[in-house]
Amino acid sequence: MIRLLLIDDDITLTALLAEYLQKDGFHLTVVNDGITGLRYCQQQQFELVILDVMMPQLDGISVLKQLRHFSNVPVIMLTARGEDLDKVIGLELGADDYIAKPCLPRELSARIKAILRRVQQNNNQTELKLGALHIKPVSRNVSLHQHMIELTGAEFNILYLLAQYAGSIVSKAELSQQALGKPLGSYDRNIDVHISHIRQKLGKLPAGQQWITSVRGKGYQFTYPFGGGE
Amino acid sequence: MIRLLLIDDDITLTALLAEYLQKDGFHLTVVNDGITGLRYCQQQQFELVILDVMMPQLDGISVLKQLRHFSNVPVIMLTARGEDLDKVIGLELGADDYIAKPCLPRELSARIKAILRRVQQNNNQTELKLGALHIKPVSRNVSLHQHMIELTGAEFNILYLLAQYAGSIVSKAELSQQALGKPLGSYDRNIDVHISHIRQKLGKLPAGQQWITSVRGKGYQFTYPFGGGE
DNA sequence: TAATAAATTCAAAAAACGTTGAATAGCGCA
DNA sequence: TGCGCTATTCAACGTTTTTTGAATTTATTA
Repeated sequence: MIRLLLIDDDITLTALLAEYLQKDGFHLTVVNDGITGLRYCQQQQFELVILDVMMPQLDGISVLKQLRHFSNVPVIMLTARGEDLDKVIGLELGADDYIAKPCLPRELSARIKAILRRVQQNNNQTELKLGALHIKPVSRNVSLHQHMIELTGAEFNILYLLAQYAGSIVSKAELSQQALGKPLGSYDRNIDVHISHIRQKLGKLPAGQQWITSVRGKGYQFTYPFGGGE
Repeated sequence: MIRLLLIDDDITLTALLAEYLQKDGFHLTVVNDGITGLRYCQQQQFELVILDVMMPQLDGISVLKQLRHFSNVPVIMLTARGEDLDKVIGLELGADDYIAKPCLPRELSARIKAILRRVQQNNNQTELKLGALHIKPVSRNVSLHQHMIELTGAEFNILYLLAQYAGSIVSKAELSQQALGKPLGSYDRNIDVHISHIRQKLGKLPAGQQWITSVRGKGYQFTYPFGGGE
């Protein structure tokens, strides 16, 4: 079941879209303001978020900005016709698509499917092989040079998330949200502790570096492809 | 420079789009039929392809199918309004987006940027080789004549940014913003201090000059190509 | 050449990260 | 339900990195 979150204050429109999208096989959750929407995203996993730009209190662009602190979930923006597109999809906000209102449910549905298709290419449950390190999400086990590494649940989640984005930085906020299922608190050292444990279990790379590099103030990064041997 | 390929038989439209997109900073190549388009894709690299669905001889969908045999380049489809959207997006063709014709150049440009942004998130990690200096962003390490140089995070960010723009001046404001993630303050000596550290770790060029030249009042510049030896 | 502005360097303070061990929470099982 | 086990979280302290402030050097201009 594919779970979508629709964040829009327009009751009439949400009702219409909800009906169509549910008929189309999506599981839709509707909230009517940005604050609630953000809270929902922290509490549960959605495959995709549909976000209205024009909302009272907290507008869609601000919501997206905050959302991006802890999640890479695909987002479709709903905009009034004539709004500044560059602002909506351009400015490093990371929206994946936008649709002008009033929109055809049909078109929305088609775009949702297109984006999910693209995302799921990367995001499936396939086994990751990074050098001698094999990660199997289905059985949740990890091996290094054919030797099983015993990781706890949280450790596995963190390693898998980092490995999925191998070579690029993942923020602590996102790691906490996605791997531990809760937002990062202030003075929250949890991720650091888990990373420390993972490093101890994984040891060092042949070249002597860490598997996981820390990027001060930004997050952690899985080292890949490897520099020296391997 | 970002190179786009536009494949469309409608001369009027291509002229219009070409003008706008070039003004927007893209380098645009236009061809008027699918066969030629495919040939171009085989011969040179494009960052993104814009492909009309309705074309004589070889229609856009067939072009896309063949293109996918040898390339994963992002593709935006241009469709006539009213065509069956699901056919276009749904058929697992691997198009990244579609736009209904007649389209606003503005909208096309925004969508191009959105897609490139997403693609470059993964692909913006090219290894740089400048003489004996190798910089690997995926493992965040730097080596000089095969010897590892231990740089801290901020030092790495600054060096990588300068090396990306090797030969041209990068302002302190930009260095601070991009590498340290915060705007340059007044009386801010941060960048200078980091540059000083980087220089100490890198030593001098064979010819005796600095790897990084300071340009008084303007910023810093990675010395390249090198004057003397190297 | 003197005055001024910018850049370099050093040293110390502040912030972020690494690690450890103890406290707490969650789970299976009798 | 209560016990025992393990995983997770919390708190503390040491280390490293970044930032800040000040002294010194270098470049520019009058």
